[in-house]
Amino acid sequence: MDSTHTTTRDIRRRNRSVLLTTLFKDGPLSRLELSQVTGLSTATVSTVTADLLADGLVAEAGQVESAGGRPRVLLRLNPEYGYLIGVDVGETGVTVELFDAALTRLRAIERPLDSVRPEPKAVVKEVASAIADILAGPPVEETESDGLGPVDPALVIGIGIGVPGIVEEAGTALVHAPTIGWHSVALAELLSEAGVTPPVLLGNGARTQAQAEMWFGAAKGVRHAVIALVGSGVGATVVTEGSPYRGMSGSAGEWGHTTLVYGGRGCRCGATGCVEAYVGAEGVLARLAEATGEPADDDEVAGLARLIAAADAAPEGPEARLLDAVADELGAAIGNLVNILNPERVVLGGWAGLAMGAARLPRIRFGARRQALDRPYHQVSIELSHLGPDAVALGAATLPLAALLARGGEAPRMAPGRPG
Amino acid sequence: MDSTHTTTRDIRRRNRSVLLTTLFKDGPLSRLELSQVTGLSTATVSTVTADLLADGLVAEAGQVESAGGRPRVLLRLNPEYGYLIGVDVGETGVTVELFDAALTRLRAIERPLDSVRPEPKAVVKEVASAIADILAGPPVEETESDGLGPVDPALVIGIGIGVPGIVEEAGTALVHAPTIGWHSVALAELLSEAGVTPPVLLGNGARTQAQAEMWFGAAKGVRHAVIALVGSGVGATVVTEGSPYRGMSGSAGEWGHTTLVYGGRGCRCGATGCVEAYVGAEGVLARLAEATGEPADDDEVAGLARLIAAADAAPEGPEARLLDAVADELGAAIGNLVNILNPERVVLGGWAGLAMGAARLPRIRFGARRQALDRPYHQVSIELSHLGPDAVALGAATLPLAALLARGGEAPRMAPGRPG
DNA sequence: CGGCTTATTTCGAGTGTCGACTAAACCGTG
DNA sequence: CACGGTTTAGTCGACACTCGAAATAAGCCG
Repeated sequence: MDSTHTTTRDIRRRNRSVLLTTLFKDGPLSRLELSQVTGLSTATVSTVTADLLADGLVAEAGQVESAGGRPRVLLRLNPEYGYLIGVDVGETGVTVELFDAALTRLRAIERPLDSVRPEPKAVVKEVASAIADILAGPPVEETESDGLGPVDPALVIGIGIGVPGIVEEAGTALVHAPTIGWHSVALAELLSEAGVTPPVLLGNGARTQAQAEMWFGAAKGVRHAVIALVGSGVGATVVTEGSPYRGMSGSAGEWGHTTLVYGGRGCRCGATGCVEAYVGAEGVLARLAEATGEPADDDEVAGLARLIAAADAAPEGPEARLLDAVADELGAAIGNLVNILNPERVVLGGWAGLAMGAARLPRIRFGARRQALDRPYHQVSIELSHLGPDAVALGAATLPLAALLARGGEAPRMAPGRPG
Repeated sequence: MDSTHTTTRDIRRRNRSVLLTTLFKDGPLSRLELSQVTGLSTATVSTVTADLLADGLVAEAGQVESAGGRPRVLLRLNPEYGYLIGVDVGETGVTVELFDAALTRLRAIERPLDSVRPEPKAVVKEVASAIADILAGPPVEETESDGLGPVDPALVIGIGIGVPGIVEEAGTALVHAPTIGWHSVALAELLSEAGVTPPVLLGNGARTQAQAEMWFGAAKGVRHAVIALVGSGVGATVVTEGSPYRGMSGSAGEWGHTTLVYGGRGCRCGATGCVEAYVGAEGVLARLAEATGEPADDDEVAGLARLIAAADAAPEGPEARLLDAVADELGAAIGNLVNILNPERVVLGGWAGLAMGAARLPRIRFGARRQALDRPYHQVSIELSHLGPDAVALGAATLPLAALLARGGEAPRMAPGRPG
């Protein structure tokens, strides 16, 4: 009962949000340009930007020479308004990155996790200490630092965390990550108990990565897209109306576990014939082992690289045949997404997706073309991801920034000490 | 550049919309209850409802006895505010239905189409004359009519039309319906040239049917759903955040042409292994013919009914085996939808879907369970459609009503003569 | 330095919601 | 049958917001 009910103040917040967002997205703009782009009157732009300037959310960014008249002064989101922290909780380690308010990366820290199935407590401890460290200053080994001393925790706008599992929003956010043995973990609360103060936002790692791809990568400016990630496993993020789609409880996008071959290869999910069992790196290498009779490589990344190299070397060999088949199948699976979702763009990412895409993108596209209906196929473009897997932390940092922009930069700041 | 930019008048429109919508959805309510449900102050509810009453959009609906105080007077959407027309352009004929503003069906007319691939002009002519007839009065054969004389065309709020194809919104709405040989038909404009005056809204027939299911049927009140229609062909409507998802150009939901068996049976779409080729009525009957060696029935409906009857009669016979297999496959295909979209509900409809669902729903559910991941499966309910295929016209009439509610019952009425 | 051009700010008008108050409508009771 | 008591509906003033138009600021050019 709150999406309803609008008051005159909401419209100010909304207009603040609109102005802030276009300033962030479309670089420095003058007030006049803002007025033209957003449709607000110059009068409103003037008063609202005055507020935003006073709140420190917006800063002037020089002025542009004019053709005889008063020069326009450019405005932009003030990078010094505060800091954003993005955290990537991966299966092998934790990455914490520090950004300014304009999402420029300032510092990064990586911490390996010793266990393959780390206890939530261990992860929380690692994340909390890494956050403290990154705020304290640049890592010692970097000589002469980054010209930035310790960062006041009160200046942190928010912390976004990408986790390798499903985030279910039910009052408090619960993390379900079977691959690392997590069930219903209230990560945000645990972090808060560990002394991490500012607002913490959680998101599925694949989805934060997709968010980064939407803001800075191959899906920039696209409203309907699918970000398909192929690694050892296979997943996808569905983007509808410009924002990642969560479904009812946050688990939408399990493209890897849709049927490609009814009754086919067994999948680790328990079902048979899943896309993942055929085109995921693990599945591909298992098929290679079956084809050649040699045992599969322990290191999947190296194994897949070797497969692709062998395919390049011997276009008629079993490796090439397998790679072609995988490209066909991956294409068909992408075609399924195109048929169901009618997206404007499909971005193929993930380390295995990038590797196979680099080697066989035309074939993948052709596979999609065979499966998809003509009309949707001709309206979609299938591209490779621009950002690597390290975009998870960037995408995570996006979460608190998106929240800030959406609320027009007002209130919800736990920590005191800021005027706005 | 218009989703941005809000003025103080928009908030009034929005609040009108909120009040109108809750009055339509949650039956008669008093002003006080409206205030509590919507969160608006009683002051605002009072002034806004006064406006709505003056505009004729809302009417009083008796009062409820009180426990000692002033009785509350109930308000509801005024059914007599105007009329809605829903049109179902099917492959075999045209149905036109007349509703009051509260979507109570008043009259219906059906007109067969002589050709299987009717020219747009022929359809337009038929629709225009049917609309004129339904406005003129009840069909003669109904004795003593419905107590309602001819309806003034100026009182028609809008006309919604469900078409058997894709509706692409690009300035003017273009209809692409390959199955009846239509390509880029500007149906609304053709109708306007044929003298059909009020606003005409177009929608894909499957989607209007889904809309009806959302408002009145098995998906009532659900925000994330999939309405799966299985007939001769197979399609689905994806409902996200409470409204049908169109994708980039309106063709989302082509579930029937996703891979079930990679490289499997040929599909009429040109690809192989599509869901439709396996579980669509045409495909099922073709498989039956292959299994028994007898030629397929000409009448698909009768053929499928016979198949199900035979399966019931002989649980070990080839018909039963086929039906079981189809149920398993249909379940897996539904499981795919569950994995990708994480819906709250899947509604199985379409004449063949209803028939097979009535016979094998538990098996279909089990098939979905095998394919879907545990978490999303346990959160979804798979139900049979409550409304028959005749819900297309009802759903189509929904379109202009939804538009009316969304704009708070203001302006856009071509025809003059109404105060509002 | 004064006109010219262009960008930004100010001002008054028009609308909106909201809280507090007042008016309406019905009940039960002496 | 009048009169509190109680619950619902309408009214009024305060405050917030956007917008168009006019005023002001800030450069350029001759």
